[in-house]
Amino acid sequence: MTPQRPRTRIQRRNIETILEAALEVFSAQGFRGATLDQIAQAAGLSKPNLLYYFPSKEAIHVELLSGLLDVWLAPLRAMDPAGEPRAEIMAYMHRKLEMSREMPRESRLFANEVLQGAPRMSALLGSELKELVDEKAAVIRAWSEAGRIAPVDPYHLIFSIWALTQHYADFDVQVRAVLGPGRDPLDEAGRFLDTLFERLLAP
Amino acid sequence: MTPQRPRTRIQRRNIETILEAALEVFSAQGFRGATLDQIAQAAGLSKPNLLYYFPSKEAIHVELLSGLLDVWLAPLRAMDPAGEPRAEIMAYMHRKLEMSREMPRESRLFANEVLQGAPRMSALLGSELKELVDEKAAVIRAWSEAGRIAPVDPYHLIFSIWALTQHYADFDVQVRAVLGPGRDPLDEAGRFLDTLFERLLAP
DNA sequence: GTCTATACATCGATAGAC
DNA sequence: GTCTATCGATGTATAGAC
Repeated sequence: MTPQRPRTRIQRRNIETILEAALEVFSAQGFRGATLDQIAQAAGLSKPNLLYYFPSKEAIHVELLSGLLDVWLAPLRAMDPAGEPRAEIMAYMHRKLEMSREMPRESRLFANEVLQGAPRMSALLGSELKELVDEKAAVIRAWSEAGRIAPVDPYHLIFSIWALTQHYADFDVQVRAVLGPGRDPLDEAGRFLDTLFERLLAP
Repeated sequence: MTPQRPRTRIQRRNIETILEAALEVFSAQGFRGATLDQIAQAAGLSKPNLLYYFPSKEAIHVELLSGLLDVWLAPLRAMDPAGEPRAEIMAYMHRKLEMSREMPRESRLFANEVLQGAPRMSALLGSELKELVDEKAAVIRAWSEAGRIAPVDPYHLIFSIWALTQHYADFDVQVRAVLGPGRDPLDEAGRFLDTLFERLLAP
């Protein structure tokens, strides 16, 4: 575990530096593909120094993942049951798309983890994640049954928002290879997904 | 490279066995995460015996990827410009969804590779893949301009089919964690995606 | 707190007997 | 063709000086 209450400013700053470097390397190489040497170099620290702040490579990875879950779920948490249904869902989609633009490394970190069976996160998926999705799915179902949006399976609606937005971060290389240079995939995606969800949800 | 023309039946069978085992391990662990020991055990062969049939670990991985590309693109290739537009697109989507059910390991093998920048596949993405998508995007654009389907960006329509169908293979753990036991995610997805693409494409 | 040096394990690949 | 044994490289983690 990370020291719970870093005393000095230097400690806080070093831990931040290490986590930033680890995000860079883990997201690009996966857990096994990443090495402490790479992380140390990216952080501008020595390898033993990394292990002064964290007990192991795995501890760095776990710290990254767990620290990220709240950030990752914030857009869904912010969906307001009292708001206008279509606007709320569209806003949620756009917040997720914005995260694919602003936090592609975090998206790939999660994708790597889930793709390999979530060995360090499956507990959180079945508890914290499931509970939040259950709650928001109930909200969407109510909107749907009230006729304020078209009838739609709320769980798969949420999955579709995840899949469609995260795709542009996780498969960035493929998207750019197909579209060719000189385009802004995320910008185009914003317009496309506006259309898609408008047509899907219009009552 | 694999021996181009395996002489004996034993050679062919062993190569098949190795590739099957390698698919199992690479798709679950990624390239760096997989070890020759794991592949050898899964194949029921010794580690040096693997390297009798393939010159290196990387050669096995490359062979898997290149052998798979044709299979992977077949559903898109089969989209018929002379067919009924909406039926063709829906059929393509369902073929892709069927591949997420029947070939989840292949899906994850690709996802692992692309997620990490496609170090062993970027050439193919910019050539073979791009050319096929360009061709089919032109077909969809023509359908759209003729008013036979609703106006839609053809490239992002194809991306959306990839994202939505592959999500159920690549993020299977997450989907099941959220839905809970006793459900058939792929079956539910089939119905949801029918609805989604019907509403998106209806002229 | 941070470094150099190094212990110890794992992994890809090879040598050589059969 | 297939095995056991092993080399050499790499990677995580630790020891100990400063």
